[in-house]
Amino acid sequence: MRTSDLIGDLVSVNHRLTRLAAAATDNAESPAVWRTLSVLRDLGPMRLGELARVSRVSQPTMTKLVHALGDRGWVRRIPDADDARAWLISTDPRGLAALAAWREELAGALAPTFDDLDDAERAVLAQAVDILRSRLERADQPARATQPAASA
Amino acid sequence: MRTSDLIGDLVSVNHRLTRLAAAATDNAESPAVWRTLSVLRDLGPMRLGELARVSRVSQPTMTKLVHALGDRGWVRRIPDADDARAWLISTDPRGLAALAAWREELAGALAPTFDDLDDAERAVLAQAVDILRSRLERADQPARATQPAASA
DNA sequence: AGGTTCGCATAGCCCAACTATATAGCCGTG
DNA sequence: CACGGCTATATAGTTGGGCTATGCGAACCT
Repeated sequence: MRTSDLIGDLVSVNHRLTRLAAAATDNAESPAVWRTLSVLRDLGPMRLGELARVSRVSQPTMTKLVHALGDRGWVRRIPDADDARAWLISTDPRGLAALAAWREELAGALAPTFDDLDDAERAVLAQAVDILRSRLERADQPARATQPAASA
Repeated sequence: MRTSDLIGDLVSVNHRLTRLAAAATDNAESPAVWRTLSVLRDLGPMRLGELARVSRVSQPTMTKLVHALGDRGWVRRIPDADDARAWLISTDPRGLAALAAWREELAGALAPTFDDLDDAERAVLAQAVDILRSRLERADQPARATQPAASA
């Protein structure tokens, strides 16, 4: 299979899975909330602008998101001691708890669709997640401009 | 790994991939357009309401989408001979061409991220797509109420 | 010290998604 | 065969995430 067809199929099935996930929970929260919390959980505290680049949204969008998350107590905005303009954004334990709860709810809602996976299929999906994650993180590197990649 | 964690990771990485895809092309079209065309291409012509259920959007949302697609000549609205209220929605060759062009553009934009996949990784991703597709289609069955599943 | 660049905030827009409701055609029943 | 109820799509109006353009203050660099 050509790589370009694979990418097309991947993104298409992705969009359908996204809709299924959105429809499966009557949850009021948006993907943006969980995406942001996941990024912070996986990559640690970072500045607002960097968070925007890694999340692939514009800086104003991230400003709104972080404010909304801060109002709910799900993230903390820590003044950057080195730069009075900047903030470090960090998860709050309540945010991580909310994220975990959402994952549980989602898994429960999608269980009827996926609970007949056998071990081999689970392994394939887990590997696919790892592959995608590695490529996404590499694609994030240019966005995390703080530490320039040490060219070997 | 617990299935619920797997599902959470899958959806999370999904959301990040969606953002990457959205940011990668300066494309003006929305995911909804390509999702709808993909469904019609894969499953064939169907009524508007059924298309809405399979696409996991509300019927009014699909009405707007189909009108927009019809205006661009990307789908055809065929009066249902059996029911004057209903339409059969079908892809137009121009819609399929647009879909193919988008897939090419997307693949080109994401190539830098994915062109170092080796054969084993490509195979894993292709299998993952198949697994997800099969489960999504099974989840669609209740939505395609027209032909009741022939219980063996 | 002054101009430029950088980091975040604000303003205003667009569009996809939703709910609620309207319109119109089918269908069964007395 | 008229009428009530259901079904299929359309319309109205709202919400909310995303964007671009721009403002404002802090940092940086001559």
